[in-house]
Amino acid sequence: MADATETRELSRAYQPETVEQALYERWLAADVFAPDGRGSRTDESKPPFVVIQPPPNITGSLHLGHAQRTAVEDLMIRHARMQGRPTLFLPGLDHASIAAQFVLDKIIAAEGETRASLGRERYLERMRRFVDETRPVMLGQQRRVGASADWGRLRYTMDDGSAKAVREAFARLYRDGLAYRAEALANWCPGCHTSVSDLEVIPTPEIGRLWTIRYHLVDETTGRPAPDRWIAIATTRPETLLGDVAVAVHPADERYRDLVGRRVLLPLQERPIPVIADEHVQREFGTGAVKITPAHDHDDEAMARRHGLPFLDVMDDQARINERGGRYSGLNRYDARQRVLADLELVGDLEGSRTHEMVIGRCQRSNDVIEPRLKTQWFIRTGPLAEAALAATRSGRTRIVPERFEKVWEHWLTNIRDWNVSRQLWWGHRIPAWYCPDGHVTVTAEPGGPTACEACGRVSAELTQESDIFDTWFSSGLWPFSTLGWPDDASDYRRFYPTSVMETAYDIIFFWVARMMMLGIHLTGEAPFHTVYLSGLVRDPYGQKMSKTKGNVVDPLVTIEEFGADALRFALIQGTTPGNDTRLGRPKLENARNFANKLWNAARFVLGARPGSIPAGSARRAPDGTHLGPAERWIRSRAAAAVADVDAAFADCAFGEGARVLYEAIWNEFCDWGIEVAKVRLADESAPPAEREATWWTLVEGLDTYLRLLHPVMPFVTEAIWSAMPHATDDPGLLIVAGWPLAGARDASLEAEVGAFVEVIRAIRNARAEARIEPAAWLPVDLLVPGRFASTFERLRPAIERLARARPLAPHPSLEALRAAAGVDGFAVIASEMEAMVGRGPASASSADLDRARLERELVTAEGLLDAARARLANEAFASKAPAAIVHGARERAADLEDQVTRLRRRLHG
RNA sequence: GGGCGGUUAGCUCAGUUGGUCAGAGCGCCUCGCUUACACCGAGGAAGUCGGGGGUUCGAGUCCCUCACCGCCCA
Repeated sequence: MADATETRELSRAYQPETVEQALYERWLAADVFAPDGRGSRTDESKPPFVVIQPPPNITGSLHLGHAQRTAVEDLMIRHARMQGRPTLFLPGLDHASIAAQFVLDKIIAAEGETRASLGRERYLERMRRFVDETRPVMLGQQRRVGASADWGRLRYTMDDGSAKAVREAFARLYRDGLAYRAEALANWCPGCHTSVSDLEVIPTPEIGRLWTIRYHLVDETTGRPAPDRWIAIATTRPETLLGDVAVAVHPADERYRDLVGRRVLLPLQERPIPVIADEHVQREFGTGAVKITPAHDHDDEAMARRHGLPFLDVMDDQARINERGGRYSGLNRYDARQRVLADLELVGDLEGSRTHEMVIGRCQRSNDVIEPRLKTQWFIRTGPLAEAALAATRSGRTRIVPERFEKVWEHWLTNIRDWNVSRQLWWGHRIPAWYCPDGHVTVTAEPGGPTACEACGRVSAELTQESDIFDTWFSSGLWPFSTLGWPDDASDYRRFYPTSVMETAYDIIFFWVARMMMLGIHLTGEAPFHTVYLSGLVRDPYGQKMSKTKGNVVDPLVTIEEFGADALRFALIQGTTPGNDTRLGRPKLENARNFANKLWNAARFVLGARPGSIPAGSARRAPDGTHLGPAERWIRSRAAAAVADVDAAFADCAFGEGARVLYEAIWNEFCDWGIEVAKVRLADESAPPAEREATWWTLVEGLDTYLRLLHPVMPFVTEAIWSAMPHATDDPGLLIVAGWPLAGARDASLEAEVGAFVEVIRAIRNARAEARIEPAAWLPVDLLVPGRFASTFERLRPAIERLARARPLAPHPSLEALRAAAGVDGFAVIASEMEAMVGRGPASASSADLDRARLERELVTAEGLLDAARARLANEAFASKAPAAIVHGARERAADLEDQVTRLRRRLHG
């Protein structure tokens, strides 16, 4: 009855959908996610382990990339939790101002509204409603993936705590001289109606045109253009000539030397501008003379500042020509270009044009061509902040995984430019700066704003707050500490900061990681995390980056429905390496699902194989050491090896390797050999009950170890199985808070011994298959068992019989004895340390020719290996220079091969 | 223009500090429903680790160089 209960609990195939959500509810109910949760079993003497989750944008649903993020973070968290460390996995959401506005604008467009038609207040209200809709979707997805996050500490970049941190951070930066307001060329996106940072401008190669335009020299006596004297300038943007303030040539350019210092008349505008010389002009570009439009070009801006030239903004926020453009006013950039070109043609000043390969900056979000425009913006002075961030990685206080990204990091931070944090958007944190009618600036972290102007004392009613909001990454940059209660002296902040590992994708190392480091170090005095773990990107099966526009985005929930959350997690972790992209397709998911099923069924077997002498529901016991056979000791030794290997892999952030080790250990060792060998002993009614009990407890122990090791990767199936297992009285009720295994002792000689039997079993199976022996047929086998294997052989004999389908199985102490005992009509199986003669049964369809061919192939292989081994040893330099252990190993290997070759030859040639 | 990554079985990818490392999954071929599992079991074929050069007793593993693909920065 008890057996029936246990097996009925576990269905024939693992069905994740029947257990996952219930298990998640159990974890929640047990309150084990929070470090201070009711069910947590943390050891307060151990250092906390903290992962602040990269907050996904609230713009919609999560994709497989997020799932991988979560899987890796949750793996680290579960591992640390099982180690007993106080563990905090803090989840969050990001308001993503520009991305969210982009999405919402599309939604309200479908409703027949626009941002302008709604107005700021109603628009923001609509946004909050939108967020209310997406939030539960996104959190639900994370739960289904199995994130063991502390939901009670969930934070949102627009919540009050974050707002306070943003104000405080900005006020401190301002106070420290690291935030300043300046009129400068900003990257203006006419589509988004805001400026964006340098990082959000995507350089895009395009084929454009290069036009050559004549700028006539001014005849200084008449003030009129000289009809026959001009400078031909080359430009890709003729329409910007309306904002030209100079023509520049290289000082060493012979062609123009005499013209420097003179004036030319701007075509169409009849405005005189100077010809200047500047070393930054590329003589080989176009005609060697360029127009200078400082308000619409970054290079020109720099030149204008060097030469003290004025700035002439000729566009408006829609990138239309403004009133300064005279008759071109109101035209958009491209129409204006056509009109300007036509007019130039008309007056004969358009000399020519040709196609031109160039790089155009486009908006990361809207893909519009970015228009550099003169704007008054708030900037963060990054120089000193970047220095500090670099110092942290250089000193090793913060480690980047994989290491190679440190070069990228170094390069970016050493060439960093000041960060424009002003955004002309509505959705986000408003910059806490107030201006008085006299132009004084007051910055304060006070939620109600300043009471008076800092400079002139005008009362608050006369002050107006900055209408711009912050770049989203500004609030994100405070995330590792704003989530913990900073700037208050919060207990979480004291306890959990600095955090442990920041896991994120490498594509936002500058956007986010660098800014967290810069702001974190400056504001808190400490680097916000000790490790930066950079994941690769998840791509589709064809290697394409997943994107909504391509339509190849996969909802994790769809994958989970089909394969289970564990399979998804395993597939996303196994075979991946930090910083390298990975393709995810059906084969990997199927393999991962199969693995979960394999484990499930192994557990079904183990739980169903309990010897009758052990009462159902017995508390978990360690196997009785005096009744352990070689198989049991082998299982324990291999489990110990797995613990050590997984520990090493996880310690090195090599999670893919850890998953691989577990797959191999569970499937190819524990299931294929451990269980198969144990089966025989368990089924042997004649064996003493104590032996069968020891075997069973060994399987239980092995399974328990593997469940614990695998839990961080596949939390659901392991928890489900574990709950059906016998437990020690002091076990917690849930695997999620069970202890991480300690690596037990290995037994190398035992492993080698069992390994030799495994090898000979394989060799016999191979020979049988090649000889076309019916798999089910039992054949007599005479086996050479050297003396040192004799006692192990006796204890493994029933298992060897079964696994090799060998019956009767007769051991012989020497080759001679084997030859004498075995008939001549059998076929030989020659392994490295053992040898067998397999008799031909009546059902055998084998032929002597087949056997001979097989042995000859083996001989060729062995001889090849032997030659290589000998050649290596024959090299005197090898013997003298290589480490003794290597040389010794090589000698042994050569000796084994020699022995094997000899036996093969003798067999073949008499 | 600078930098980084990739190039390992038909496909997708692992290979920590150079010494059984030539691996895995999928696919393929041959068998098999042996009472945990056909989401399975047994066996098998398959790669001169992109080309060339070098260092070393020994190199997918370090150095140089070339080629192609991808990414980042300017």
